[in-house]
Amino acid sequence: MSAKATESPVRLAAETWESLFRAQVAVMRRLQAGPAFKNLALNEYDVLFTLSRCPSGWLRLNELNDHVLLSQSSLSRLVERLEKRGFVERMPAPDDGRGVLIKLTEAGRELQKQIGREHVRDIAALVGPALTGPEQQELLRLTEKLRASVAMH
Amino acid sequence: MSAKATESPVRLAAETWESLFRAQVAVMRRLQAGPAFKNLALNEYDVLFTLSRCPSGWLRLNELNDHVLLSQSSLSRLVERLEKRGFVERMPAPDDGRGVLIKLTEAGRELQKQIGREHVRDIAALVGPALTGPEQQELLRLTEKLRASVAMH
DNA sequence: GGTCGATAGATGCAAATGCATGTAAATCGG
DNA sequence: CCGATTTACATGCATTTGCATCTATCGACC
Repeated sequence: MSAKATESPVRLAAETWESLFRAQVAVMRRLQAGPAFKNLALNEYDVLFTLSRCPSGWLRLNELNDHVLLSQSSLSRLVERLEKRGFVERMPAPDDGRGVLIKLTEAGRELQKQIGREHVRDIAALVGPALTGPEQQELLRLTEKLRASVAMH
Repeated sequence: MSAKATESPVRLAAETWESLFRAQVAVMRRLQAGPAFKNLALNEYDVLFTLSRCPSGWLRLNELNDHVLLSQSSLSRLVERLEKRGFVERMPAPDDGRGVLIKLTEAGRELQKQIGREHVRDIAALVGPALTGPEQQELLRLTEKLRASVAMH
């Protein structure tokens, strides 16, 4: 398969993406099946996770939208639901009257940590046996390079 | 980031997965924005693509379900819609009275090819400039290894 | 052969999603 | 400074999704 792909750069790129995508689907299937996502959809956890990684604690809705694979309107309503459940807080952006700032509540931070721990265990159980340490480091490097390149147009 | 991850295998696995996932989101965002997915959702294209890659032409619903990130019921209805639109055909499985076999119609095959061509161009434009040829080959190898390991429990 | 648990797929229904659009605020061009 | 364009987010509405459940068939076991 990859032998033939070397013949054409376009074909190689397509097969690489296809393989990356299938691997993501396979891993994601397993993760979603775990008990960690019983009470919180993947996208909801993703929002809590992204917020937990934010140094200032506050993030704009449109910044959040760059990280999540959701339309703007869906994210808007997802955050609305998280707010109703008491996991995030909203606040009008001080420097932009149109904007909204989001941050985790204490309950949200706790929930993220709890799910995050299970999540990390599940990931380690899936990825750990699949690739050696150096292979994981290389995969990390390559995907980060890909993401960075795609992000800057 | 990856320097610290070397301290712990669990942490390295988690960061590797996180990076893979983010790269997938970043690339997918771009692909979905393209005109190729104007008339067909990603999951719908994915089904057509999977069918087009199947040697016999026929696939069971549950086999399809392994490739797509969708619940069984959602896939059932997705195929139903594709059938109504004339892109796939259904047939009861000859060897299993419960099963259903799916295959592309001629229109479905045409649509898959047409979208596939645009899709491949978009992918090449995103992945090509991001990674060198050898890097793409390595990424292909690693993700394939990961997928294979995860697939066999 | 008959019973029982497992599997394949369909369906009712509530919830989530995306598209198109609305509103309000920021930015630009003169 | 003012009108025009763009940006940020919200909302109405139709479509899609998942969960729970249902039906039918398969397989194992006695």
